[in-house]
Amino acid sequence: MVTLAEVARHAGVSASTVSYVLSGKRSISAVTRQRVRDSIEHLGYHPHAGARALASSRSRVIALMVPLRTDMYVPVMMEIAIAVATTARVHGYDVLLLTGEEGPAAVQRVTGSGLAEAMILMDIQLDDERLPLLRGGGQPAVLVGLPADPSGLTCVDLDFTATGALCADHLAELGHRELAVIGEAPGVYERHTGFAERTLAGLRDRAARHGISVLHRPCGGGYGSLVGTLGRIFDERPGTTGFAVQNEAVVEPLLALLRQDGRAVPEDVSVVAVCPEQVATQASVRLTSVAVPAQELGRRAVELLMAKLRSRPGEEVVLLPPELTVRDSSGWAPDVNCR
Amino acid sequence: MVTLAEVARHAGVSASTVSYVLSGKRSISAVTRQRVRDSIEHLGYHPHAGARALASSRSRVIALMVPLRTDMYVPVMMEIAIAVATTARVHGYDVLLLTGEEGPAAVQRVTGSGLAEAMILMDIQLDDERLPLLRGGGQPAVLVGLPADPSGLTCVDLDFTATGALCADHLAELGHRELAVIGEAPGVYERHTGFAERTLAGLRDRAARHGISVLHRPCGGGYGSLVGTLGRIFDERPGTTGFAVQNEAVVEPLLALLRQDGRAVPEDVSVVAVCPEQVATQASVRLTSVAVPAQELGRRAVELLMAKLRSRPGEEVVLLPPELTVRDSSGWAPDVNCR
DNA sequence: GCAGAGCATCGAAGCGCTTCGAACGCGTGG
DNA sequence: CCACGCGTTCGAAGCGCTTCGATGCTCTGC
Repeated sequence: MVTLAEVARHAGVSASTVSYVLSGKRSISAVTRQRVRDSIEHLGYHPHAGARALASSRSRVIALMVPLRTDMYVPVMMEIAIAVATTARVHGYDVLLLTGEEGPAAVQRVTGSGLAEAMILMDIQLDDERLPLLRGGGQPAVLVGLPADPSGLTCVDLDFTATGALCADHLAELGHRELAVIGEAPGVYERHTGFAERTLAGLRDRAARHGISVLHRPCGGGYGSLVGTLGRIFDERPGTTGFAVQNEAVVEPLLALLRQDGRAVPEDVSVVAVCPEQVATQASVRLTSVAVPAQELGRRAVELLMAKLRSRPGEEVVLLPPELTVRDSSGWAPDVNCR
Repeated sequence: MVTLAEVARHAGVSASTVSYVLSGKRSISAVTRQRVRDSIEHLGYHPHAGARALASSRSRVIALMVPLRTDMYVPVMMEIAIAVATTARVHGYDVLLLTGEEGPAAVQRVTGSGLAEAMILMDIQLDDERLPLLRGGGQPAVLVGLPADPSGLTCVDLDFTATGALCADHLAELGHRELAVIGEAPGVYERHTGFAERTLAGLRDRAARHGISVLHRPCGGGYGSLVGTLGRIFDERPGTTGFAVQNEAVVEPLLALLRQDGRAVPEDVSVVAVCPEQVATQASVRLTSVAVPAQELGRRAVELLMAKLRSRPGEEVVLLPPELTVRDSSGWAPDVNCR
């Protein structure tokens, strides 16, 4: 392994000079700078991360805590994670991957050991057990998601309340009077995961103002559970003509089942989804949807974190405004159509 | 931040004693050991990772390189990644997440800086550009996947050649004479991704021995591209009765389309998939499938790596034997049925 | 009763880097 | 002509930990 000292010797300067060339914290003459750079190149020098962390007490690593719930839609998590890693690299940081397994203890461990300077947390529950540790302000953190009480915390998320409202508005404008919401797996609601509950609340609230009825049904992934869920929805509310779906895994099965039942989309039934663009455009019917901007969330989370690492402002909540894109799965409610 | 020295002072022993209590590399009397442990607990001490890495030249971190191809089935990658992270923790290691973005340079950087002691690489191409760097033996590495020439490397993968053969055997035994393989996205083959090409080779080879015809068609994700692909398959080989699918994203669309075309599964057409168990059991028809043991792959990769970190043996290739589970999507070929 | 073995513990020397104060040489203004 | 300032560079002191002798001990065995 090549060390700073060897580079210094090779370039005929002192170790500190090499260090300053690397960090740029003091001015070094152009000649010397170039000579040092050449030596670094020539010897293939890479600063030792541990030594750096020790001397500067900055590890240039951030931790990303990704829970491993089996009932969450994985690609979104992954896309966020990748965006985090990529953006972090742009800022000269690497990313440490933590699974939910260790729970809050992981926060302690990584914080305490100086392994990571800061952390990003995903899959936030409304009353997340990791939050008290973070509020202490032990170390900078950004949540991707919004807990019930974000005081003293920095969060970034899609504005899911507005998302729900947007779905309700869209379906209401098209004349639908009875809506069904097919949601995430029951476990997601049982855990009080913010995004699921907020979407529902936003939708319910707006629907109420429009005087529209809403039937909410969580639904596990997979074709099987959807068959049951959908059957029960139509049993209970045969007049349902509008669907809001927040569950990527049942989007395609839903379209298949409706087709099979002889209900045409969007002539008989309208569907609005909350999902990544890719899912919406690759489905068998191009879906009217509110996009979940996974990449953007990851990127913003890192940028907020970097800002916090420079100077630590207090709390801050960034809610991205939702955008509804009309595609082929929503249209006038049948009765309106007939007028 | 609490340091070793503070713990030592609090416990009334020397720093080295505390260190030995922590590492267990020298015997310490039970009394002292307990006293030190109490102090650690009391003060909330966490060893500084950087200092540790510097002094011992072991960072207790492994790097996981996950490419970010958009045409790969993400959940499998994620499941492997999670399994890697979880298993690594069991061995006292943390995981650094690297995206493909940096390419081979990332290997250099992480190796050179001592940030990670070893690495696990995913999405291996047959002639992967990262391999030369690893063969040099600069640092221990394990590949999840099998390149064309695994000499000097440690690899773990599902035996995809055998997987392909298993699919061919199963369909042949059921009397199918014309098979179609719906594969991954074209890009996957263009990159010469090992698992896709091997499956195909294994299947073709075995099919030839059975005297069965095989038509292979790559297929992008999404309903749209499958419609085209499937149409062309039946145009070209109207007698096709057996499908082997290695592309999780089109499994459900395929079943939907066949249903729509009035082809019953498994009465008219049999489908065998290569996919995770979850996909197979949650599809609208429970699929006969060869499972992709994502978790097992991640676990094994870490265990091979840990073994290598202890003593470095040479190359080693672990190929997990595939298992085909018969479910509801495969049955006798129609003509056989009529005999 | 004393040499030698063994156990428990300590002290000190780094690991490779950052950073602070000091030193050196040069040009400038009074 | 000297004092001063500035741009460059150096030396040394750590950062918190591991690890290798070395040092007292208490035990054994003859």
